Amino acid sequence: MAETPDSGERITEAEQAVMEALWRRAPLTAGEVADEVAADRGWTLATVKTLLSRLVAKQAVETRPDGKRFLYSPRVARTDYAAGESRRLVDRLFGGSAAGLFAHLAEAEALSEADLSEIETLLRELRK
Amino acid sequence: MAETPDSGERITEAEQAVMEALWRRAPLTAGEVADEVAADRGWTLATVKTLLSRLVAKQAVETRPDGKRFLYSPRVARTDYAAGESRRLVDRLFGGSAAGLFAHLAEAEALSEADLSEIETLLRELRK
DNA sequence: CGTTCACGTTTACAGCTGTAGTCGTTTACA
DNA sequence: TGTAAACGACTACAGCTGTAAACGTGAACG
Repeated sequence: MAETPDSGERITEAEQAVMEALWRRAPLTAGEVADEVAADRGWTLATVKTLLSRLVAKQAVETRPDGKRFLYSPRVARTDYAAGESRRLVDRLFGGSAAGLFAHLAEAEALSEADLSEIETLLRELRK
Repeated sequence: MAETPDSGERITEAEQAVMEALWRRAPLTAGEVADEVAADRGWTLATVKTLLSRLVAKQAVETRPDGKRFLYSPRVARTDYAAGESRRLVDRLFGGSAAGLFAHLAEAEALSEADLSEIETLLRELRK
């Protein structure tokens, strides 16, 4: 069925932090990305630059020249990334059944009242 | 609040395959574990033994001597492992909101009709 | 014009992960 | 009693990941 819409390798956790910045707002220069993430994670600019390079290499981010430097933008939508990761988890842990995951969260009391209401609403929505 | 019920490091994907065997049936000898998993993954006995050692080191598996060899058993319940992984995903991708994950799966049409019915039932159950 | 700054590129390196081989010891069989 | 099989412990090693420094180059400023 020619699945795998992700055209490359997986995004690691450190890389995701960089992606989050770009998903919030893009395009950004390397320096701007660093301003967004380096502080929280205790990273130097050098680290951010490495992560950006790796993301470009694995085609998760694309660059556009802007004078002597680059502007970086995500090439994968956050939604797609989240979908992929969610599916992986569901496959790995619940035999591919999303209901399995849901049941699990419910049982572990990992669902707040707010979660439940929200899900209820969504469910009605879907059933319309 | 002293969370982190997992008393150690994270279980990797290869290690999880070994855990699955032990979750299915335990205690098992190293050889038995290998019989369960080596084939599917294309592993040798040596690989399985390494993974078991690492799991023991990270206290995810415990051993009991049985004559000259060991019997291996899980120390973490599959349920707890799944709960931890699920929570990690929800935190990392949906700001801690399980409803966010649910909404996402729904939107991505990753939910089958069966999933929906099942979730509906669970929801009614929870609301009783 | 020289020098500093901002960038992208290249190199570094330790720890983790996947995958396995080797070694020393115990044991069961011949 | 020697010897092969089974086993746990130790060692190996390449690739990935986190984290960063060094290098080269063009630009801006003095």
